[in-house]
Amino acid sequence: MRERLHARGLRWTPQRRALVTVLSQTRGHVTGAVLVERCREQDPSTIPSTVYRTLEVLEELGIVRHGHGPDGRQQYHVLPDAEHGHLHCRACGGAWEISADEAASIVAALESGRGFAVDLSHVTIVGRCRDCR
Amino acid sequence: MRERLHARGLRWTPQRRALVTVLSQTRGHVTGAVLVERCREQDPSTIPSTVYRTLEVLEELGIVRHGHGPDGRQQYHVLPDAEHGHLHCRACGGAWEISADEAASIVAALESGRGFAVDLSHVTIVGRCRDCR
DNA sequence: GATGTTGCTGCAATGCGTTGCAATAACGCC
DNA sequence: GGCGTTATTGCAACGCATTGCAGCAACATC
Repeated sequence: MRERLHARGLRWTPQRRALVTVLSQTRGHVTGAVLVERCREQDPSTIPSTVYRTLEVLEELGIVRHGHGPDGRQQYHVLPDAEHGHLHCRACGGAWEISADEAASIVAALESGRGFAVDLSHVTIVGRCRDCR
Repeated sequence: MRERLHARGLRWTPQRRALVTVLSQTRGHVTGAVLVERCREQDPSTIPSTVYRTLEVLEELGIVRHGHGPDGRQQYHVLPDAEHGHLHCRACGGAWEISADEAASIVAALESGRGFAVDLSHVTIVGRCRDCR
C-alpha cells in the first residue's frame, strides 16, 4: 500500500493505515457510515471527512469500488475478485451480485449501440425478487 | 388528481396542489432539491419534508418515479411516457435514457435466471460515453 | 354550518456525505 | 538530524434527505 501511494506522490499516514486495516478485515459490501464507525472503534478521534477522502484515493488506486444502494447511500466493496453489479429487492431488502456474464448482454448492447462503456461495479438494479413477488 | 387521492382516502391540500403545479411545469428529470426550491418560489413557506413526503405519495399513485443519479441523489421524472432506465457519463455528466427495448435483454435474463422483476425506472447505469472515452 | 376522524403539516433533530480553509506533518533532500 | 514542500488532516459549515411527534385542517357526516 505504502509503495503504491508513494508511486503517485501520495502519503502514508496513520489515518490511512487505520482505514486500510479496517478494510482488510472487511468482506463484501459496507456503507460509508459503517466504515467510519469501524475506524472510530480503532481510533475514536477519526474524522468522517478524512475517511471519505481516503476512500476516494483508494478507489483511484483500484483498492475499493463504490456504488449506491437502493436508497442512494454509498456502498463500498473491497478488492473485488471480479467486477460485478448489484441487485436489490425493494421488498425484502435482499442483495445479490450480478456477474459480468449475466450483465454481458446489456453491456454489449450499450457498447455497440452507443459506444458507452458501462462501469458495472457501479450498477445497482432494484426490483422484486422471486420470493417477494 | 384530487379524485385519485380521494379514491384512496387521501387528501388534497394546498401544499400538494403547489407541488403538482410545479411538476406539471416540469419536463424530464429533476432532483428533489430542485423541486423543493421551485415550490419555495411559489410559496416561500414550503417545508422540504412535506415535499418529499408528497413525492412519495405521488410515486405510489404512479404520477412520478424516482431513481438516483450517479452521486446517489434523488432524481424524479414526471409522468413517464414509457418506463425507461438512465445512463450517466461519469466524465462529462451527460445523461440519456435507456429504452425498455434496449434493456430487454438484461431484464429478461434476470427474470428467467433468477425470477427477479427489474424496476427499470430505478436503474441508473454509470460509465463513460463515446465522446469521453 | 357545526363536529368528529384521522391524514397532513410544520418543526426540530438526525444521518450521511461533501467542501473550504488554515494548520499540520509526511516525505525527499542535504 | 534539520529543512522546505505540499499532500493531508481537523474542523466547521453546508446540502440533501428522512423521521418522530404534536397540533392542524380536510373531509364526510349530520
